[in-house]
Amino acid sequence: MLMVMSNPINLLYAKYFCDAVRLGSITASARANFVTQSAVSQGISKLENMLKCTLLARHPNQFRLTPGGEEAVRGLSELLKKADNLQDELAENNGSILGDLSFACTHSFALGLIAPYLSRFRLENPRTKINFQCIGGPTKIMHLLKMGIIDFGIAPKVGDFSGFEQTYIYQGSYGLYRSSQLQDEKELPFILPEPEDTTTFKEAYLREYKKEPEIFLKVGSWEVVANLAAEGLGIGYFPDYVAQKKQHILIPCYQNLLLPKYEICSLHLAGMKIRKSSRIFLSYFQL
DNA sequence: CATTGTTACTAACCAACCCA
DNA sequence: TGGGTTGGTTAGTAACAATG
Repeated sequence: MLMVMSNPINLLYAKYFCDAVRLGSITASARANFVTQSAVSQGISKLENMLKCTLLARHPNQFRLTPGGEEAVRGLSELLKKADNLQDELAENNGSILGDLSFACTHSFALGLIAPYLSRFRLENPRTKINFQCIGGPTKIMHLLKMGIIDFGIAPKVGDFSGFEQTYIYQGSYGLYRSSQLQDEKELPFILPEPEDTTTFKEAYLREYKKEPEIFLKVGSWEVVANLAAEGLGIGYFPDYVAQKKQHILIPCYQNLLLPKYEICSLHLAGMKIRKSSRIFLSYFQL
């Protein structure tokens, strides 16, 4: 017997809802979907009626996700992604391309490395919409992946990535850098990233110079460490790619010390297929 | 403290489409 | 062809934050 769904889920409203959650605002979702704020607000209300569940707790000038909304955004994002993948596959079968490129990476990677890859992608796929988020760290990226808000993430390989498939896309070494304007590096104290593990550096320094390194500051961002080093406040410890952007004002020092390597990987939910646009973008990173 | 801008809501309405 | 449905708009309102 043919079953008729009395309240099928409207994917358009699901997109309004997921975009509102992703962007943190009904108005932003409206802008992203080229409709008025009212259309999004009414669409979400209709979605709530369809699902028989309150998705948003409305407050003056803002909304918050209800527990039901949290669950819904995960399920609906997955649904939208599947619909997107289907569209991808059909497009591929027709010899055309693609789906949105939707990903997130850390601030330092965004500032230091991503531009040429984005530029190449835009050149080769000018009609593909890019949703690129640049955020704090791997934990936030894993959260966005679990919520289905992004297709893949790019993060340094630190901590536990269980539940995610990872592919190494970039590797290099940590280094020590100082301002090219300064003459005597031996007088300068060290600026280290925090809360990162810098014991390898400290041990190497202790072995070489038989004393503890003098630490001037611990700062929560590689970029800030690099900027402070460039200003001549000390010797910064950070990955080589952060220094590349500032190679005219930063020079490597203490190159006799053996410092650890780092690896950057792409991440996506285990068992989930990523879009063709994502595969193309990630193929640019050939180790 | 008044003004202005932003954000979100509801109500009323419109145009396109579908179907009996 | 007229009524129902859908997806949208505009108008009006209210709460809040920033600013002078």
